[in-house]
Formats: sequence, structure tokens, C-alpha cells
Amino acid sequence: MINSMKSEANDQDLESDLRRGPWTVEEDITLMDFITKHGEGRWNSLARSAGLKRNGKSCRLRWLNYLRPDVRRGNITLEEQLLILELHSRWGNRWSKIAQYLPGRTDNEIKNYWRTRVQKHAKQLNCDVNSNKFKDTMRYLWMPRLAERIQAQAINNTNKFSSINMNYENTNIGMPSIGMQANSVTTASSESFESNQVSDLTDNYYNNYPLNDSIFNYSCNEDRVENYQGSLVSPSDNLNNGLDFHATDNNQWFDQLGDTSDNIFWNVEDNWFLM
DNA sequence: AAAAGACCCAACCGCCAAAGT
DNA sequence: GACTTTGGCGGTTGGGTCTTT
Repeated sequence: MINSMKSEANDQDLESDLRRGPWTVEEDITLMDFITKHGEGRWNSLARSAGLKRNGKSCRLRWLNYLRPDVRRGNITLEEQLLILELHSRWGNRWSKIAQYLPGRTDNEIKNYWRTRVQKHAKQLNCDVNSNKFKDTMRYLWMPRLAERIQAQAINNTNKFSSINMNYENTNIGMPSIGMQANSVTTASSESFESNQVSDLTDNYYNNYPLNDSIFNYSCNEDRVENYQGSLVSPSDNLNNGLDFHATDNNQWFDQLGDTSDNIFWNVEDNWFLM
């Protein structure tokens, strides 16, 4: 009894001794050095052995979300956005599962993306992020538009390549001999950087995610999009649980939206692509 | 230029399941 | 089989940064 009380007191001492909050550069280096030498795992003992005044959980999180060499930083690309929307529609808030299909992205990052961007738009549309109308808006409006933009970007990138190629020919410089392909043209612009990621991610997607109704089918279904935008009748008629957006239940939504030629619906949609 | 509000993201928390003792 | 430890997950928060007024 006395021993257990002593032990508890020691634990409390150790607990109060632990650091919290943002990691310092020194802590990061210590953690990275230790993991490089000894590998990861057994996080509590790792934290002690490394001399870090952090608990194991904190070390693990810091490593997985920030220090890991393969963590990818920077803006979520269009392809990644599309993939997140698609995968979330399948699995809901299974962030770690979704993250498996976005190499280098952490579940935390995807979760943050969803909460800050996607949920914001649901709020602007005045509907719940889990509601059918928001899901339909995503599926039949935003996702096809994203796919269109991805395609446009890819075409634009190909044209850029052709132009570069022609310039090479015109100047008799010739192309670099190292099997350069359209998708490996590198420039300093972020646009090109994004486009480069398109093919990588697409490849990865197909390799790891061999589903029949690939997200990239959205780009082929323009009639559906036209129909959706033109008549504002839900294309979910094609689904088993189709919703008719002219039905009484949903009139309220469009009433709120007002004149469709200049309503929040389209404005929000535009904003979506400015993210 | 400054204050207020919105946005973003790293980090923490609590819970649960699996593994270890 | 009971208990403890560890790892992993999703939800939430705090504070720094950016934007708007």
C-alpha cells in the first residue's frame, strides 16, 4: 500500500516533469537522431532513453506527423482534394484509412483539411456536412469540376511541354537525353509542380485503389453535370436512394439560395475552387 | 496602423483494441 | 484470465498567422 502510494507519487512527479506544447528544434533533433540510431517503436521507453521530457504519445505523434522523412508538406493538390472527397464519401471520417491512399499525407493533415475547408463550405451552404444534399453537391458538382480542372491542368501542362519541345527543335538544342517525359518537365512554378504530382498520384491511385468507379470517371460525365446545373434536378435519380431536388423537402434549400443566376450556391462553388 | 475576426494546423485528449506480463 | 502497457484512432483545442474592417 505504502509502496504503491510512493510509486503513484513518483509517477505524478514524472508526469509534472513532462514537457508539453510545441516542440523545439533541439527536441526534434534529439528524437530524429535517436530514431535513426535505434529505430521507432516502444515510444515511452524511447522517450526516456532519448532523454526527452515528453511522453511516448507525444514523440510518436511528432515523428509520424512531422519528422518522418517521407512526410509531404505543402498545399493539398487538386488530385488529393478529389481523392479525399471520394474516399470520405466511401468511408466517412476514417482518416487514417484515407491517408493510406495519399502518400506522404498524414491522417491529421487530411482531417484538418476536411474540417477547415470542406466543413466550412457545408456551413456556407447552410447544411450539415453529412446531409444528402451536401453529399450530392460534392458528388455531382464539386467533384466533377475538380476533375475537369485536373484534366485542364494536365492538358495545359502537355501544351507547355510541346511548346518547350518546339523551342528546343527551333533552336537546334535538342531535348535532354535523359528520357524526359511530359510529366517530368520541371520548372520552378507551383503549377508545374502540381501537375507533376498528378501523374504520380494517379499512378499510385490506380495501383493501390483498383475500384471500378474511379474518381476520374467524373470528368467523363459532363451530361450529368450539365443536367444538374441546368435543371437543378438531382442526378441522384440514377441512384437507388435518389433525391429529387424539386421535391418539397428540398424546396427550402433552394428557396434559401434564391435566384439561381446569382445565388450563394454558385458563389460557394466558385470559392471552393479558389482554395 | 490597429483591432477584430477568420483561418489554419500542430498538439493534446480520451477512448479502444491488441499485445505483453 | 486479469491487469498493464502500447499503439492507433478520431475529436477537440490553443495559439499563431492572415485577412478584413
